[in-house]
Amino acid sequence: MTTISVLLVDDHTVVRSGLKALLGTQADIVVVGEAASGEEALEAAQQHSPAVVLMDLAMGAGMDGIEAIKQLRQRNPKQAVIVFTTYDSDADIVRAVDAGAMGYLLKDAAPEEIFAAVRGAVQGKSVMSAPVASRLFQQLRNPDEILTPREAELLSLLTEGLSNRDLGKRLFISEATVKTHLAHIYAKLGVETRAAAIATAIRREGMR
Amino acid sequence: MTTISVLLVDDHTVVRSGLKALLGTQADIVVVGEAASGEEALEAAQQHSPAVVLMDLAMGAGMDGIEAIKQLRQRNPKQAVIVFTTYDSDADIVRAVDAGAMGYLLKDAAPEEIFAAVRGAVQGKSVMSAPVASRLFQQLRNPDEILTPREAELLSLLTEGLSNRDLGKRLFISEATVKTHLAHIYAKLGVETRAAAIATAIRREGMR
DNA sequence: TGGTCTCTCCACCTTTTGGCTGATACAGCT
DNA sequence: AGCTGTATCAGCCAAAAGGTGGAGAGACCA
Repeated sequence: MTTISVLLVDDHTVVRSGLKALLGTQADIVVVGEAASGEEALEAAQQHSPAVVLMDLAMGAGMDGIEAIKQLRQRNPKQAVIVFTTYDSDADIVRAVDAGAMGYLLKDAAPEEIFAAVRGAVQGKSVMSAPVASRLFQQLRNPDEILTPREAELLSLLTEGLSNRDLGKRLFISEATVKTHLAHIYAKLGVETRAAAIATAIRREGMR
Repeated sequence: MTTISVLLVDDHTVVRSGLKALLGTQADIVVVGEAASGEEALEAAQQHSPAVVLMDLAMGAGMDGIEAIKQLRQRNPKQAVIVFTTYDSDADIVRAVDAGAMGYLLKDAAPEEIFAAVRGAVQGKSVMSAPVASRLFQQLRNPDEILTPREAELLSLLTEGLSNRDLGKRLFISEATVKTHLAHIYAKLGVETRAAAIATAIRREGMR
């Protein structure tokens, strides 16, 4: 029997312990490393060459989960990464899948679901929690309403309350471009003002 | 040596496993039960009479954490309850302390902090994570930052994405008055734009 | 190769918002 | 009777945001 090596990435100690305890009950799964940030994850992946990386998207400081996924996949395109996070935000799902995530699990997933996702990932299958799948499905059914990765990025910064100027600075684009993106976002969300966009975004996305 | 019995309440299986694994390393702490919802927590507390209840505030369905704390304390006023949650929302902290929580830990707390909180709780000491403590402190120090009822009403409508004009119509006041209220709200929240106010409002009230 | 997306940028104009400095009225408290 | 806090309203001006219409570069795909 082949054992599947797993790297855990999460800034919460208890979540790592929990996953370790849970995965430890499976004979064919071995946790070979842990990391508390994106940077640590890259190092640990290099060192342990895990078959699967189980990663939280929200990391307290430094590199965020999406960026970590991108870099992991860049260094090793075959690297299987499963997102394991608390919220099923539309934007996060799209960006994670875009960055190369093989699966998307919510933290309240049943243990069996987690095991299945890990085993599936090494075979190239992608597994996602039911709520996540339904959101993705909805997005596929309504292609007009999908935000592009860039738009999603902008929307996420928008919900922090930044001005157009600040958005431009943060994304290294001109204010004109910011306005263009915003106009597209408003159209897709069916709103007219940034206030409504923020409200819609936050209520629609995982933050409840 | 007296052992401290603990009941874990969290709708995330992995978090329960993690806490169990972590607490299991301590000779004087024993996990006597687990619950995935407020309702289960009440049952389990009755059955096991734990010295300490470690509880997540955000429970997927049914009774929420705050309500569960209230009921636990109502049935047994000596029941020690520690909140163990992901976010340090102002509103949640106040409500939890109000409901009778002995401590307030964030999920990224160090293991030692968790052990100390459990041991402290049985002695009637309250322990909270540093960010939580500083927020509580700020609230006590800055009574100026409390919004008046009218301002709160306006802020709540603001988070729906309404324009000044619409806010006026909805509240039967002139646009000028709306602007006055908004200026006061911005000052109290420490922001400059309505976008930031909306973001702050929603995040402060725990919806993240 | 041509079409479609996405991301980037620009100019012009209107509407909205925010900052500032006022004012009146009412309620509750001392 | 004064003081404080709250809620209401006004005008003026500068800054920010939104609407319109356009355009070029690069990626991807049929």
